[in-house]
Amino acid sequence: MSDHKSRATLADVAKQAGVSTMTVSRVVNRDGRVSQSTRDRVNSAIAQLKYAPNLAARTLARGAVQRVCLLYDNPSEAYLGALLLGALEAARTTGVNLVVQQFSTKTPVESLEDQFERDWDALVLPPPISESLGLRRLVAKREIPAAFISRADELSHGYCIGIDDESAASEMTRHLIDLGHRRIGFIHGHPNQVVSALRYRGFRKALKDAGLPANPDWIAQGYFTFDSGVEAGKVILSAETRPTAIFASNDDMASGLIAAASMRNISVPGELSVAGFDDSPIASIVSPSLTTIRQPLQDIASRAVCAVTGGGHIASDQPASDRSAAIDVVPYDLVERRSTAPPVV
Amino acid sequence: MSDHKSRATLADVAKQAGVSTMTVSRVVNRDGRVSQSTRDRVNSAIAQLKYAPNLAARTLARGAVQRVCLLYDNPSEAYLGALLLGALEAARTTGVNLVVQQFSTKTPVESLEDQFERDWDALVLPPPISESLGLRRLVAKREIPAAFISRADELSHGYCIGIDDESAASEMTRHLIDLGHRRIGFIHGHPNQVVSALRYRGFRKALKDAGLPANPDWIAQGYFTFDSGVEAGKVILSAETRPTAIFASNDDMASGLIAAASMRNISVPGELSVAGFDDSPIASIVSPSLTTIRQPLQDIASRAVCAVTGGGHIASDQPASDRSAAIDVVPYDLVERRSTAPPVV
DNA sequence: CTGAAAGCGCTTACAG
DNA sequence: CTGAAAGCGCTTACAG
Repeated sequence: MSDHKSRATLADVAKQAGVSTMTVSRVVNRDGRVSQSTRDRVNSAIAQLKYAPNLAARTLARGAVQRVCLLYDNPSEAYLGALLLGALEAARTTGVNLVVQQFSTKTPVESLEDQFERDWDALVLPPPISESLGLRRLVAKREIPAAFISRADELSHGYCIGIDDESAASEMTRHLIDLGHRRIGFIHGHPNQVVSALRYRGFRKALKDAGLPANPDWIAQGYFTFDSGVEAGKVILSAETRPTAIFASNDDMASGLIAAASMRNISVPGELSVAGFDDSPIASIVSPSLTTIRQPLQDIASRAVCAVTGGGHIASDQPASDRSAAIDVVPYDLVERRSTAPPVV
Repeated sequence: MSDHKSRATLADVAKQAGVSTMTVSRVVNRDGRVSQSTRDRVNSAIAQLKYAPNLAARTLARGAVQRVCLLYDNPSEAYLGALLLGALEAARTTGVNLVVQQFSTKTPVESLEDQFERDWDALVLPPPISESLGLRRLVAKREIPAAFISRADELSHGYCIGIDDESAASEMTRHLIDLGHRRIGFIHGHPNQVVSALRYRGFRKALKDAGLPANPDWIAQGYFTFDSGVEAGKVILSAETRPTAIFASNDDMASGLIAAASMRNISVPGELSVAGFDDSPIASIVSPSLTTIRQPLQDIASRAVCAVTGGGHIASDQPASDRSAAIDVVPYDLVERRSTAPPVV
């Protein structure tokens, strides 16, 4: 009645449409077995009353998963921001609560075991946490609904989603080759992280496919930091014959590399093309802006949340056996900006 | 009974402790009127059963605010990340759902009016959205519970929280003066944003207090971007007599300024001290790292969410009249890094 | 200080 | 295709 004060409920809509609450519930939840005419009547009542379901009531009645926990290590705030945005979007549509919690790879896994079902009901694990073996074991043992944001790989239990780092690195290398580069260098990522090896492998593969050599003088170790990019740049750029392009395993290092080039008055991309990876904020800020690989983090996080909540309220058609472990590989984008160009002949 | 499958409920705890569910509820919610012995018994039952309240049931029973909406324009993902982290923390403790939604200052305010009470029940508004007059009017008119993250100022309705930009800028300027600088430049922020004027005012005030002149040759217009920092830097650094320090209104511009100095072989901080504002990610990445102002964004967002939810479930002791408009000013930090140093005499 | 009752708004079986 | 009943786990009055 009173438009003010309180929101419309199922009962209000039912009354207005002259049906039972059950029927309204069916319409709202897209249950097939409602006649078109009834459906229309209900929908117009919903529109009139501006009805929206009460999430708390629904969750309670369904006995549904209530709290999804997103663990984070200490990523950049930008990375975390993209993840959270996607996770929140999915949380809204599925009606779950999102809880976030810091978790160092050094934290004992046992602490999580106690929290399961007390503090949260499912887990979303971004890298590098997703690589923790102890965590994977715990998830399998306790059968915790979990989504690993990680490279696609064998999982005894849970859902895995991510881009194919190796093929992304190959594609970036091929991009440089296609521009005409023949002398191409590489800066490794942190030796402890799985993606470092994958990106290097992709680089080598593209080189090999093109029949190009991998000159050790043009390959240097980095640690994913700006400073390590500067250092690696100094090393590579002092080689007797310089490469005309260098692929750094992430944007922070690529930016450091540009700084190193600038110190030596080597112009980018005129005398040196630079490619990065991640499309982090610095990629657009630095000058020249970086050609890089972007992964759809927001989408990835969103799908991860949906996966552990059973994809929203629509019951899964798939047999449980198929859902105990599943893998999704999502597409990435090669973002071409101003740091790469054909070599000057 | 069965430890597995389902979580313990109030009833389980009540049974275990030999009391009514009401009493357990009182203990959980820290209601005073429970004898110590009963309280102990209940608490030990809670611990034994690993009981945690079902948020959905609580929200439903309380008829509490359910969904807080955080509007965002298009801030950096890092800024948004910090905000979301804080908001989620508060959402968890107060038991509300956080929904996020993009909102351009060009979006018609009316679209929000329809969403109120259908899509969300309260609003958290970071800058620059918080400055929108149309939005402020709407909030007042519909009496939407809202928290403005903004400079402290007059508000007809709602809660306002933020740092004092003017005094932060003064303090940064004083920091440079204390280091021994007498020739200090400034780069303006975007002319459309309120904080730009506040930061400039703080700069001028500190200069005036120290009896120092503000040389127009050392002041340039910027737009909060890296490139505008480069441009402004070029202008100021080509002055006949150069300043020994420059305060840029944000970190992106300060980074651009460092790049401009590097092009002219002016060493930072040797020949030029550079100060920024915001402590954005680039402040730690750039070389030398930036002395800057950090605002406790996470804490601010957290308090904003608590404010609109009535500070959690504990009923406010304050009369309603006091709560229709309130202002909180939170402390900032001056983070000293490597971009500022005493001038070389 | 403690408890019995009713209800928050929805959904899940169970009927027809 | 449609509906009456019971219940999800809590809290808010209301009693004592």
